[in-house]
Amino acid sequence: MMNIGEAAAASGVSAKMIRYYEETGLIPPAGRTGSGYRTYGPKEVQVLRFVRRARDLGFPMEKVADLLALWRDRGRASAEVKRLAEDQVAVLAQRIREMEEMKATLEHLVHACAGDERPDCPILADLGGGHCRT
Amino acid sequence: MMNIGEAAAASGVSAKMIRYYEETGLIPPAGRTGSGYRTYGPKEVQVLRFVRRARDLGFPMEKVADLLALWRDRGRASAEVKRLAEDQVAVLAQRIREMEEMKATLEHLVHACAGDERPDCPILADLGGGHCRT
DNA sequence: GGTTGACCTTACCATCATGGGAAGGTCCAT
DNA sequence: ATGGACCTTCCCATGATGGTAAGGTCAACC
Repeated sequence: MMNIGEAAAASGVSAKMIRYYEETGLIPPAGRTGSGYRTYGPKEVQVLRFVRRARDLGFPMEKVADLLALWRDRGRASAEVKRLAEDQVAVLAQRIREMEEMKATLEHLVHACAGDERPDCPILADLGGGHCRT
Repeated sequence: MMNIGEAAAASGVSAKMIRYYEETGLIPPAGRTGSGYRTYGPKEVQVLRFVRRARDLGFPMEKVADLLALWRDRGRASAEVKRLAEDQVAVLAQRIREMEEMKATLEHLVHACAGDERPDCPILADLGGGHCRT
């Protein structure tokens, strides 16, 4: 049995976050010693690592909860898990697209900017420009 | 002179955000009518549109403030603007890289998952697995 | 002149996931 | 027994946005 600091080190989840996950119900309340310290065993650490890994893949906490529930459900259909993962792929793809677009626009502007000591700057011109109605 | 609702419509920045930008000092306090309504002219709307556009390119508010300062400074060197833009391109590129990596990992897992009614699922196996000590 | 509805004001709360810190209790090794 | 490293709870902050509630104002219409 480890206390929260060791569990944090073993799982890669900060002690702060472990408490938060417990508070929000993502994970069940940890056991406690007589003096109130939380205790964790290998199973709990594995759960924490699961959460960590899912977060690393960009799943929001709500989806992590869904994944955890499926993980615990031995009668799950893998199709459900796959759907969650596919949804997440779509979310990521969308975000990537948006950022690619921002990046392309910015690169275009950067390319057009002399970048010297003169004040003329197509980047500022673009930001301030567009069309203004009085 | 327009009130905040019209300025919001004209700039694409919500009234809520206009007040917030003013409160945080990103933009100077708007003029007021005798009864306390904020008033905006074409110049203010242009500033708001500048902010909107910069935010659309992913600049955090702090950088938007820097850009605004340069915009107002007629003696600026375009090199400074360019540097801000290049930094932002780098930030975007980094984020894109991270998300591409997540996406690639997930796609790999999705590909390996049968997605049927059976419980066996490489996605969950990966999340829970790695190396677990029981 | 009065009513109505659309607008404005401030002030507070919520998000999402995380970190920071204070004030106080516990554990262990010296 | 003392010190330092740990734990506990509680509150605050982030960044940018939305929501809501209580109350004031304006303009149009009858």
